[in-house]
Amino acid sequence: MQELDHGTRQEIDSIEREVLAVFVDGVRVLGLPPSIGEIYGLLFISQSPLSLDDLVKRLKISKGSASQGLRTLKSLGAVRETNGNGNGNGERRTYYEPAVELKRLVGGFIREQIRPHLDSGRHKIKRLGDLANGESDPDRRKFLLERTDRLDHWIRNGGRVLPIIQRILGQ
Amino acid sequence: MQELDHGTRQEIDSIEREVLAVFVDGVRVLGLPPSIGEIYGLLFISQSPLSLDDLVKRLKISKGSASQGLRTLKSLGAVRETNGNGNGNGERRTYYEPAVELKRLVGGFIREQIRPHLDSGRHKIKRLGDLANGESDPDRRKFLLERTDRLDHWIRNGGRVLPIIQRILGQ
DNA sequence: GTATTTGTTCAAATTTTATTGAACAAACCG
DNA sequence: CGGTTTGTTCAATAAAATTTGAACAAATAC
Repeated sequence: MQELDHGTRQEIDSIEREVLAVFVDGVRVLGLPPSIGEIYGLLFISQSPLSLDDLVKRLKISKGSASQGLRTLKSLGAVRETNGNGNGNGERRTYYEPAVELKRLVGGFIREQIRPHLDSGRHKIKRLGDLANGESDPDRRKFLLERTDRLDHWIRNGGRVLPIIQRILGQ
Repeated sequence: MQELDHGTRQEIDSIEREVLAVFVDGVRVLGLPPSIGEIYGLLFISQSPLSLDDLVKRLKISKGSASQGLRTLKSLGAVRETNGNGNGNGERRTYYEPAVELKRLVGGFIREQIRPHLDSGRHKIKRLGDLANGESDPDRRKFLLERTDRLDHWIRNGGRVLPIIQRILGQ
């Protein structure tokens, strides 16, 4: 029996190749590994959801990579598992489809990759302020407090800008 | 002769160590190497400008690293060369001080690291649209055009948001 | 129950990136 | 001029991140 298209078609055609390249470049800017760009990219140009096994076969990546990549993408809210898995009858494999709303992608990235850094930064900087206060030389202390204060402003401004970005990208 | 403070003090004290750690983490988020975080961090808590040689001695990094790191930081507009080099009389070494205005730092980062990617992305996506138009299957073509169109919107929105970020962070 | 399919985990291997250090160039000095 | 200082470049090395693949677990089928 000839398989219906379910990502089971083996080869990556030239459009697909270009789309993958775009996403590999794209995720690199965000500090994510190439495999994640490939996985998301392939889902993005597939008309039907793909299983982990489809990704392994078509991208020629290991099951381990595909599994970990999907986990990251799920945590970012960039892929969804489909319930209605596409081909109809009793099927226990999980199929994945991409989230394509920019708002959602940006929101997930901010939540998972930016907020945590801002938060931990805030803590470290608070601690820096304490250390600076303990400096005995008054001149040096003044300088250090001025600099830690500046760092604190940076972080605050970063925090302020995020919701605005999200609002703008939410159309 | 006992050297006046010019970064020539050898050791890194505990506050300095913490500040360096903050910056190393910070630049990592931006996709820059640790040495750059250390260099900028040390300049940031130094009360007087430092020379390349000061950075090498105090951070215990190679001259090559320091030179390349400074080049990157200069290109980002994150450090300036000082003319009045601090210690007064005829001195041919170059001294560096950090740019500490968030606006300037963000502006440099956007200009050097973000805009180029957006621009090259725009081109690649334009090309994708052409490829999609060449697709023979009408159903597939419709789908591909829809997706490339979506990519195009993403990039456009990204471009729109940058000046707004800059404006907000410019105080 | 055993066999099979689907997916995860994690140590080892690979690939990529960052750093070193030595050779080189340029500028100044005497 | 030759000697010294300052800084850059880039091939080799070290370090870090990514990917693989095999062992394992969980779920279904028979």
